[in-house]
Amino acid sequence: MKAITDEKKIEEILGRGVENIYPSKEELKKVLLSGRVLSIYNGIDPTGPTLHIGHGSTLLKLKEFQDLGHKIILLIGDFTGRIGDPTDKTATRKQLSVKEIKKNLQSYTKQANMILDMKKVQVKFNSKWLSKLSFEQVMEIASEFTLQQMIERDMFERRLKEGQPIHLHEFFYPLMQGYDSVAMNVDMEIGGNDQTFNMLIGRTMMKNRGKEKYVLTTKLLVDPTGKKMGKTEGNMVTLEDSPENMFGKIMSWPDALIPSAFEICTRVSSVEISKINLKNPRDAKMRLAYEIVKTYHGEKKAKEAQESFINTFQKKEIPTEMTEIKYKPGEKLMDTLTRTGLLPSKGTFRRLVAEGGITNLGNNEKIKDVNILAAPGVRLKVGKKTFIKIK
RNA sequence: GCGUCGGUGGCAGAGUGGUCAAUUGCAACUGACUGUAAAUCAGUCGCCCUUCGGGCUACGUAGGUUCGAAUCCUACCCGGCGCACCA
Repeated sequence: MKAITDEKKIEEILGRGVENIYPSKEELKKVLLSGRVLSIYNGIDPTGPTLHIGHGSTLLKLKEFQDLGHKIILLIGDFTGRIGDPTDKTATRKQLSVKEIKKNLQSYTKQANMILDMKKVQVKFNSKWLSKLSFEQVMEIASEFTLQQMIERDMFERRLKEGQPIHLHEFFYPLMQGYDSVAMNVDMEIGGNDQTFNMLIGRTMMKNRGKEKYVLTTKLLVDPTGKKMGKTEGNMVTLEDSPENMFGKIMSWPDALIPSAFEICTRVSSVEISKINLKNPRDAKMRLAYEIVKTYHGEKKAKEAQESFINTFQKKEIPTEMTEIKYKPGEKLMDTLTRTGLLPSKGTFRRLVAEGGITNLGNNEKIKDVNILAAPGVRLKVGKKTFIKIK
């Protein structure tokens, strides 16, 4: 079986949303044009079962290669994740149980399936080979690199300068990741630009064994000032978000993000993109949100999400669908909301009431009485984006 | 091993006997405003009690001193940095 060798397509794939290609774009292009089927992998850190939009853009890139007919491998870094990072105090070194891994895998697969054809994707776990290495083998691998090569990495260099601790085992992360390439004998790796160092370690290791490994790094979603669209920004879009949530979160992105988001997170053609009027950020962003939601949830859901956004936030209408919670006779509203976990504590409820954050949608009046009883059929707006109905 | 500094709320990081549920920043939440769930401004931000106010639990762990401890003492656990050692 041969891969598709449409030069125009390949050119597009190697350009869009791509930060860098090693050893070079030309080299990779040559191989792709030969029609040889490549095995291409992407590693996922299994710290949480949720993929975000950053993973999504890598998945999009993988999908393009999959469509060309190449073999895609998703590697779950269960071993790497299991070791834990002692510098991260919150990360307790809990060993993921088989059950947890299974559960996470299911959720990963489901999310990745939004983009990739998972039937054709091979899923692998790096514990399979990493946990079997002997100390001797580890030493051999370690001897392939020098301290100087390791501390070349910005992060290490900075911490060294600042007198921050660097744990020895941290040097092994790149090595482990690099060894993944060797163990799977892949032809190529695709990953975010922030993974360049690790991916190149793998390339070196492959080269030491007489094989070239191509590395393609994808652009990260950043605004023009270079600020990373990270979790700290609060509006991290995850692939598990409902279409409505996804749409809303994208609408709250800074306007400056729009052009790069179009390139990285959607596959709207560049001709189309150039037609979009950036002078009107609202409409441009509406389009962006629509396109992204469509990418993951399909056209129908995207339309619905857009309508719901317009109605709820632009026209300030009440959404048709809201969370329903069960009514218990004689119960105070305060207790109903905390019992169902919608609010963390009664203090929070009191605060919200004091701040005018809870509205009875029936008469459109803010609830003022902390001790008000819950009543069946009542519809409430709690905060700015939660709508609930008591049943 | 020696020396030294430290372990505080989701994170960062003040506080060094009562005025501390703990300054400040970030994050989060609410309100106003807005094309937006953005930005900005204002407020909130341990748990429980209906509010003023009160109660409870918290500042690595366990004890102790004191009318009173995040703050002092003792022991222990964990960590940073420097020195010594170094195949």
